[in-house]
Amino acid sequence: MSNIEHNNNEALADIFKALSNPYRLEIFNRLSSCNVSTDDSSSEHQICECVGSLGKDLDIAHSTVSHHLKELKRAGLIRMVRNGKRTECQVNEATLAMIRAYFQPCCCGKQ
Amino acid sequence: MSNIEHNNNEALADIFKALSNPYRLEIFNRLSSCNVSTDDSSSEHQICECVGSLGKDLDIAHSTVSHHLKELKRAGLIRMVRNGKRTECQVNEATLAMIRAYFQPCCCGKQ
DNA sequence: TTCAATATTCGACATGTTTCGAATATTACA
DNA sequence: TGTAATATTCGAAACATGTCGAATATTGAA
Repeated sequence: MSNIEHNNNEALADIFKALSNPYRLEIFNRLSSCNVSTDDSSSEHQICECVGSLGKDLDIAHSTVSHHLKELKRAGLIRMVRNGKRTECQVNEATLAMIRAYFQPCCCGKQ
Repeated sequence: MSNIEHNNNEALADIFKALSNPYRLEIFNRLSSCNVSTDDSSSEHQICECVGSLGKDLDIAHSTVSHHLKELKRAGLIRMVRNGKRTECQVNEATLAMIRAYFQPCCCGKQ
């Protein structure tokens, strides 16, 4: 490990920070599980839920959910698009791929 | 995503928190890259460096390195074993496997 | 235009994290 | 035993984060 250059340390640490809060991780999980399969394999995670539904039953204030989503966005883990009264969120596949690459065992020679 | 039950949310968030500090992530990187290949594939990451060498050139106090290692250990990312004057550290493969599982695309049917 | 639904921003507060240097602990060896 | 090497714990300070409710913003529809 790993396939990733270590000079994105800061960016990676930032991504992990975004996932380090249980509520944020739960929100990310919800977003991850509402993926829609399409023919276009490059966009596994399709549109999703809005800020309100993502925070449902989480027992934190709406403004806090909004804040957490902003953090996930800042780290590059999700995208947010305003659509009418709602803001739709989706997982950013590119970032997910980067994380997976980081955790893959090094393939260059020895394990 | 993902293959992991969402009720280890807390444990996972804790793991990500441990990796969310740039110095800690760098220490973990160093530990990850000093793996030794053996016949026993279950222990990819072998013994490693001690607290002192892991913190080399990091420009933080020795006590801070010690603290960061304790955090990595607390999250289950590394193991620490006292060996004489030194404390040897190694990556905990089981936790690494758990993280990889979390980030794998869901294998049940559709992508 | 006014209202309701949804989302974001703001200020404040409590709590948690990072960091240091000093003090203490552990160990091997002269 | 005493000393040097290495590591850990402690207390304090600075800084960052999570949270809330109120205020504000944005939008669609009556």
